[in-house]
Amino acid sequence: MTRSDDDLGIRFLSAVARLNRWVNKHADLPVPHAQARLLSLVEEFGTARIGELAAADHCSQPTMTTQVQRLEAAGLLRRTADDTDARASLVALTPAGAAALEDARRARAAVFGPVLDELDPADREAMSRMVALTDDLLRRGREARETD
Amino acid sequence: MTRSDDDLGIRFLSAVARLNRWVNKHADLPVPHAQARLLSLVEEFGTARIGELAAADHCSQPTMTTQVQRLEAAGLLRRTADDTDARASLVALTPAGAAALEDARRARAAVFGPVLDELDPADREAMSRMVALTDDLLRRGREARETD
DNA sequence: TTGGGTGCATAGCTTATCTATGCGACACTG
DNA sequence: CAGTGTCGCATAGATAAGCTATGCACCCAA
Repeated sequence: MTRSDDDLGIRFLSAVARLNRWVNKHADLPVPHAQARLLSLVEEFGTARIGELAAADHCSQPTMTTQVQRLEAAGLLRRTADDTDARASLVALTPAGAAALEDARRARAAVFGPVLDELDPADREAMSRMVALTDDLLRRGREARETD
Repeated sequence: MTRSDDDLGIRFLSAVARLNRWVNKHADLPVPHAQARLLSLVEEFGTARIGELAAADHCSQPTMTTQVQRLEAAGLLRRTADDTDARASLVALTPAGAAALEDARRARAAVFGPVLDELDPADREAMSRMVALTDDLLRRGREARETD
């Protein structure tokens, strides 16, 4: 890795962090940010165990237990027994949870909307590329963990 | 804004959020994440008041007060009187603070380094574009606030 | 001088997150 | 089958991050 790569990496990550924070702080989410993130993850999995969610969210298992409990209490997630292992349960979205997630997405998109309106095609292409790159990176990270 | 723009915006923001979290969770930072962020901001300003930092960090003033107090106690920030207003003080990095920030940057770059190594020139171009876009967006956001 | 606005510290609260620990369930081996 | 080691998750206790409300000193304009 060359020096200019280091710079690009650092600058890029800084930009990602700042953009993320800007959107998060300006979006009027129906649930706290971390909870919205979890709703999104559960949607992606369909149903999942707490340990799976913790790994996917890059947090500790007790953190995930607490978050699931919060969202369950709020009626946004539900738990059912896992037939294959009595120690585990399967977490899924409730209809209210799905609605809250949709609201959260809309709120985030509303913040970014005006930005999008001013972009030219090259910017959009760059964005699509970032989406693909991130999906690829995180999928690889997940597969690497699964082979450990 | 068209429907496909909505999708792009949402997908892009999701990618940004996930990438940011991945890096944050995998980087071995010398200080907690929010503190590293503040060090970076103070570096950018040179010296700044608490209110300025709060606005730039998109958080409340008391939050910023607390964070500055933490970093001051840790020897990473120092405060001096603001000659122009007795209510305010000017916050600046200490040498230890600058070193910690450098360490944090190195830690983050180290996580992303292997990703960079595998990128082709089009990906790098896209990244540079994202950096410029974000800088522009946040600068405009800041200017808009200053004219309010 | 007075009154209104500003800058920041404190108070009190919620959320997010961690490591350590404990317990029951599961899997494997003899 | 019994014993042992591993796994999945809940709980405990702690720190960090963040918010709104409030209070006080300072600043500025009339």
